[in-house]
Amino acid sequence: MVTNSRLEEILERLEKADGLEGLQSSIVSLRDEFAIDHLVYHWVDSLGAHSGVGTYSLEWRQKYEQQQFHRVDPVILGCYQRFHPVDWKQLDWSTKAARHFLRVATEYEVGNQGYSVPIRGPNGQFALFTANHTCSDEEWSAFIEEHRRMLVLIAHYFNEKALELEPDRAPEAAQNLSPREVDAMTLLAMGYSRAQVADTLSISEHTLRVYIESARFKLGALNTTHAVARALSRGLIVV
Amino acid sequence: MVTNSRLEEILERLEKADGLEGLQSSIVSLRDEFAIDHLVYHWVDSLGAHSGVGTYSLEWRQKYEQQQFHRVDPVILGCYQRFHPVDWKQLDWSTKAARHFLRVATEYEVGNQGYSVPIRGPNGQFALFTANHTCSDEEWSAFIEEHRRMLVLIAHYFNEKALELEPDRAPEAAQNLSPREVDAMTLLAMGYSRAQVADTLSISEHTLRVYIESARFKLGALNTTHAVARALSRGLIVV
DNA sequence: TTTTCACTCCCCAGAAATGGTGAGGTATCG
DNA sequence: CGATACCTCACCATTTCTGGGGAGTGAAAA
Repeated sequence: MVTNSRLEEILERLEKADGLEGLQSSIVSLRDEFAIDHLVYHWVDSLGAHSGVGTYSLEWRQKYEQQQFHRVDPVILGCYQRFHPVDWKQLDWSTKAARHFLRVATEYEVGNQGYSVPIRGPNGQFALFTANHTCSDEEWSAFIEEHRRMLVLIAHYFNEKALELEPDRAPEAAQNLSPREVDAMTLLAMGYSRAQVADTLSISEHTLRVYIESARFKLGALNTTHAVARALSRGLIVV
Repeated sequence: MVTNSRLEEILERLEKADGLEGLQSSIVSLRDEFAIDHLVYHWVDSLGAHSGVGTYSLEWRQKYEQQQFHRVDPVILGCYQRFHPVDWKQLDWSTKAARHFLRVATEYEVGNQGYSVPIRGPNGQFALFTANHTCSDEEWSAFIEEHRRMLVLIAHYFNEKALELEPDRAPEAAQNLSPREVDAMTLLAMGYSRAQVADTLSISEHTLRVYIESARFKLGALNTTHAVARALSRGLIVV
């Protein structure tokens, strides 16, 4: 068991960790500390590619990427819609794809129990911190009850570190949309046509187009749908 | 000073808090516990409207809303771009609007020292948990060094509670998309035109349209952009 | 004071998306 | 075994979006 006083120590060490290697060795020793099978921190980017640190085997990570499991992985799909940390048992494993995924995962020595903390950062950054183990439901519940707060805190420390290491992640963040551009993007994301948006905002459709185009330019988007998608995932608009 | 053992107690109490009133009374007693001027949890929606709980005076909250201070408040603007909790001293108070805002805030008995934890949830939800006080820089630094981890954890507990109280924020029962529909929505969200998507997926554009339309139907969307926006904010696709 | 930026308005022509309808094959689930 | 869901292809006419232009105001920043 990891006591509260150990938490201080762990976080101190984590704060001093340097580079990806530092994070990797931190997560390994943390895994040992918790005495569980796996501990993983990773984030998901636009292509579904995963990067991060953790104790999953190389084979499993390769298999995961090669099979594009992020599209069916209930952990990713489920956590993306939640704020709360989630026990894997609460997820929906009923689809065929999910069951297949689970079966393959087991072959690669991924434990049957899991607890994942979703983490969100600026610009739609999304990451997961996952504890994984093989044991009974009761044992796992006890473990989670004991450690969930600590896991949340550690998850956030990992993400802070990861964001420090990846300045690429937020390069063109500075481009904020003007209020009118936000209005336009928001209404478009709500399904309004350009004519309806212009009407709602009480401006001409021509003017509206200027906003859409300047928003598209700022967001580096290829078309309106792309601009709305980017604005959404960067958290610039809320629908 | 709030000890680590008190933290457990505080979080236990918070978890049992019921409704907005429960959160409000929790935050007041937490403020007393920390012995600081103010403690505030609030979230910001697309229109800039604020809701939440805290110990700022009604007058200040009204003034803030009426003056639309969220558009110039360096705390909001600064935290929106970051993941890390931030000491108000690190923010950019140099613009004229910011200085004016600070002057008015002081009139309304907002303290000179602040520490804000940005929190992000699904659908671009954004919230802030702020500790505010009047004291010297040294005293404040000591307070933060002592309590920042606790503040992060409490911030997240408040947000969990707030999300529970706001079912509007939770995505509606998500009817899931078929793999091909996910492919289509994903590529559209990446800015591809229909022709490009069809080409990428090696299907005819006619077939692609069937996917788009059935996705639109499932998502209750009015057009493609709307469908992509909904798929994104429901976490059905990741871009 | 000059420059920058947000906001507003206008035209045109070609490219792209949409709405409605129809049809056939293959899995999977109960 | 039948219902259901998924994947694939096609046509038509109409609406909507897009990519180029150009121009003037006022407020704020340098």
